[in-house]
Amino acid sequence: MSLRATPQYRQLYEKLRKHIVDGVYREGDLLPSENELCHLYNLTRPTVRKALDLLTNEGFIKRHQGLGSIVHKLPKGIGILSISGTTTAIGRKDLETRTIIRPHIVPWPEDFPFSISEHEKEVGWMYFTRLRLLSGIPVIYDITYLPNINLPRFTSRNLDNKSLFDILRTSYRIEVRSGEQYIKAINAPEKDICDILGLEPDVPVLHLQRRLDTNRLNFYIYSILYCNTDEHSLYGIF
Amino acid sequence: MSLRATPQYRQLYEKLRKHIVDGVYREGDLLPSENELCHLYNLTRPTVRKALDLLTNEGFIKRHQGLGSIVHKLPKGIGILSISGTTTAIGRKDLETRTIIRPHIVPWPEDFPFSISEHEKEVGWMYFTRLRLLSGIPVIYDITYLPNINLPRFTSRNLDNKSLFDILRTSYRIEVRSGEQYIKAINAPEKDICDILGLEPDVPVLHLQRRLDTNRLNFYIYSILYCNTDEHSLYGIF
DNA sequence: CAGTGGTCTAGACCACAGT
DNA sequence: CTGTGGTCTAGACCACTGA
Repeated sequence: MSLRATPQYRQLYEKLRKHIVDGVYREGDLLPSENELCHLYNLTRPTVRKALDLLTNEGFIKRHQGLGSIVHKLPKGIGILSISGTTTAIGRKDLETRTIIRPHIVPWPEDFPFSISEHEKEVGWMYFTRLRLLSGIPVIYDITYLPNINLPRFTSRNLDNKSLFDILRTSYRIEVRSGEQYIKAINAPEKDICDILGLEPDVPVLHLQRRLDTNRLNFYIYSILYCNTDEHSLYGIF
Repeated sequence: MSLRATPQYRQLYEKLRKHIVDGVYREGDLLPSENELCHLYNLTRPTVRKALDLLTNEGFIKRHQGLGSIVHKLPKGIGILSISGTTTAIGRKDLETRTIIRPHIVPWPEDFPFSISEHEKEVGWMYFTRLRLLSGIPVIYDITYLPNINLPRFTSRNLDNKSLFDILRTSYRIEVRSGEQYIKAINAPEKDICDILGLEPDVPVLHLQRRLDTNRLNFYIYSILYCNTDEHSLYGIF
């Protein structure tokens, strides 16, 4: 079973992204032109462009015909509306994750906006919850459902301060590729969740229900998030 | 001054998208393969793939290696988190727009998360507000700021039930291409906005602050949205 | 004007799904 | 196995920007 190599456009994307996040290229700077990047990294233009497409879609650069690719200001909020996992609060070194409820098996929850397959219903669900803190302040409470299939030793893993996506990718070769979500504002949720988030009663919170698609056919990850947006807005790009 | 033709991949994207929305291709159906599409529309594969990329990014299809492109279920919420304007509530024929405050000139509002340029500060802002209703029920209150520049006769235009984006594109050649937004949950906003949205006091609402990028350099559109998500969640893809 | 990004072609080879 | 989508090459011409 051979692992497919990381595509070249993806590698270039990650290099450039790192340079931007690390400040090698700063806000307002022009990136090297596409032709320059071709020579620098020994790639052809379509490949370079595909890397730049990714950077554009994620909001790291803006391209202008006749001018070049300009590095965009890094976002100030929490980048939760896009892919790459909740843990990606760009530029935040003070993001902490604590496991509140360790993985165990549960039945499918009612009143969820996504319909599930028979197969998913049969195997049951791995359930766990985590709390995200920014500078020590609880910000997001994160409830996750994974299909209970083919994930040896998962229940004994430590999810604190680790990206779930990284664990899935490196240990189980599951890559999260895209997803969809429903967002609404609610008044403070159940008492226990309020307590965990340190909320007064009747504080408005964001409520997200999401389904994540993976590279495995019919393997979806579902999650529910409660976000205290009093101090930190969620940030998204489109 | 010649208009640039709509690119072929964009034309194909719109055709396929229409077929999906109209039900020619239904949920779960396989789209014609990329090679078939090449022959059907007399295009090469990279062009066809670029159209499919758009459909994928907007969530209309999922592609599976070795299998094909599968039509995705159409979303049930309001498609406001992605581009194409608020008016694009896919599949909703009962979306109505009413202008509440007609366009006029105002100074820049304080406490906005985006910084503006000197030029923007000088020319001032076109300001107007609109209400979006779904089946007659107010759902979104939409406050818009446009730079007050180069838009002849804009103040006298009727914005009811029309896409602002369409007007900008057809009358002024301004195309909205991307954007960013900050989202938070708040308790009911100012009394007048509550009245417009028909809200009880202390109802939680979604509060969005967005900046939209256009094809004109340094021409941005800013807007603030208040959404009653009691009945309709916002929907997003990533 | 030269250089930039935007579009497009006509191929090639690969990994994966279903038969 | 065949056909699918995923990646990549090596060119071409265009529209736009700034000097």
